[in-house]
Amino acid sequence: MRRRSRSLRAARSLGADARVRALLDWFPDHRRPLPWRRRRTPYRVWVSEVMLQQTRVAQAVPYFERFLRRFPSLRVLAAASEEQVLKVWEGAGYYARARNLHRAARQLVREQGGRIPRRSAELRKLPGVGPYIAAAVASLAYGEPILALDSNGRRVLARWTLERSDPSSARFSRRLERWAVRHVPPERLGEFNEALMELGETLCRPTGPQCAVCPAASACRARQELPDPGAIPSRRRRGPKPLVVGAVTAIERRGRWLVLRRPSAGLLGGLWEFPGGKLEPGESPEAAGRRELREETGLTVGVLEPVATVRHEYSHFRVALHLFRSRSPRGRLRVRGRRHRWVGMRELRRLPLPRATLKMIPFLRPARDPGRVSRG
DNA sequence: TAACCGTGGTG
DNA sequence: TCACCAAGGTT
Repeated sequence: MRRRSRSLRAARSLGADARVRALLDWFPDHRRPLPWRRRRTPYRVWVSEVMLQQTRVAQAVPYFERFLRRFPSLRVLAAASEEQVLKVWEGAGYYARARNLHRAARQLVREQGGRIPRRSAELRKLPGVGPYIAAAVASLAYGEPILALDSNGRRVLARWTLERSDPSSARFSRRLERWAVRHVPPERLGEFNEALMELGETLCRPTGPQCAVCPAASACRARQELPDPGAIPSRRRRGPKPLVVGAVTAIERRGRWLVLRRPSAGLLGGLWEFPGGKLEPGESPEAAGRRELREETGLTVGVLEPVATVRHEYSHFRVALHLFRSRSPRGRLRVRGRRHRWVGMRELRRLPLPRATLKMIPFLRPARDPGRVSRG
C-alpha cells in the first residue's frame, strides 16, 4: 500500500523539479510523529506554529502538550485570563507570542463565533500572525495552495539553487519564493511546506548538512558545486551580547514577598518580578538595590542582606542580578503604574515568572544556610 | 531595514 | 566560556 501511494504521489508531480519530486517522495517515510501532527485541527496547527517560532521542536513539544491539556480549544483559551496563559507559557520565552495568541482567540470568539479563518489573508490580520504562520495554518490545516517558507525552507532552497544573496535581505526571500512557486505543483504546496521544513531540520541543517543521506543531493547545486554546502546561506556573525548589571531586592514581611507586575508591552511583558533595576555608573549593587526599591515602591531600607548573584541571558543582552533581601522596610508602600502583590512562596509559584526570577527563588527559602552566596 | 523579543541545546 | 541559532512577528 505504502509503495503504491508513494509512486502515485510521485507520478502526479512528474512535471516538478527533480529535487521537489525527491523531497515529496522522501517525506512520507521520514515524517516524525510530532504531537501537532496527530489530529490536525486548525487550532492545534496554529498553537504549534506559534510555539515553534524561534524555538526548537524538542523544546516546544512539552509546552504544546501542556498548553493543549490546559486550553484544549479556542474557546477555552479565550475564556482564560492572560495571567493563566502566561503561566502555562512560563519558561518558553518570547511572551508576546502568548499574549498575542490569547488576544487573537478572544477576538475570534467575540467577532467570528470562535471560528478560525480559513484563508491566509484573513489569518494574517490576527495579532501575532505574520506571513509565515498565516500561510502555514492555511496550507496545513485547510489545504490552501500557498507557500509557507520559514528559515529552514529558505536555507534548503538557497542550497538547492545556490542563492548567494544576503539572507537578511528581502531579495533573498523573494527569489526563493519565486523559485518554489514556479517549481512546485500548487496542489502539492501543503506537503512541500512541511517536507521542506522536515528536511531542513533533520538533514539540511545550518552546519554539517547530511548530504550523504539527502534525497535531493544529486540535484542540489550547493552539494554539487561547493566544497562545503553548509556555507550557504552565509551566516552573519553577531557581536557579543552586552552585560547589564542590576540589583534586585526581595522584601519579606510576615512570610510574604513583594512582587511587581511588568508592563504588558516589551521585555517579559505581564510577568511578575521582585523590585529592582540597573546599576547607575559608579553605583554599588547595594545602593542600586536601595534606590530602585525606593523609586519603585516608596519603601526605604537600611543595610541590605546580599543573597546571591543570578546570571541570565536574554535575546540580545546578558544580566548579572545582585539579589538582596530585607525584612525591615520603612515607609508607606506606593507603587505607581504597575500592579503589586504580597505573596507567600506557594502563591508566588502560581504567578507567571521570568526565568531569572525562578532562579532566585531557591535562595529565598527559609534560611538553613544563612549568608550563603552563589558563586560568581 | 534593523532592532527588539527568551530560552535552551550545542560544538 | 562563547557564539550560534531554532517552524518569526512587531515596531
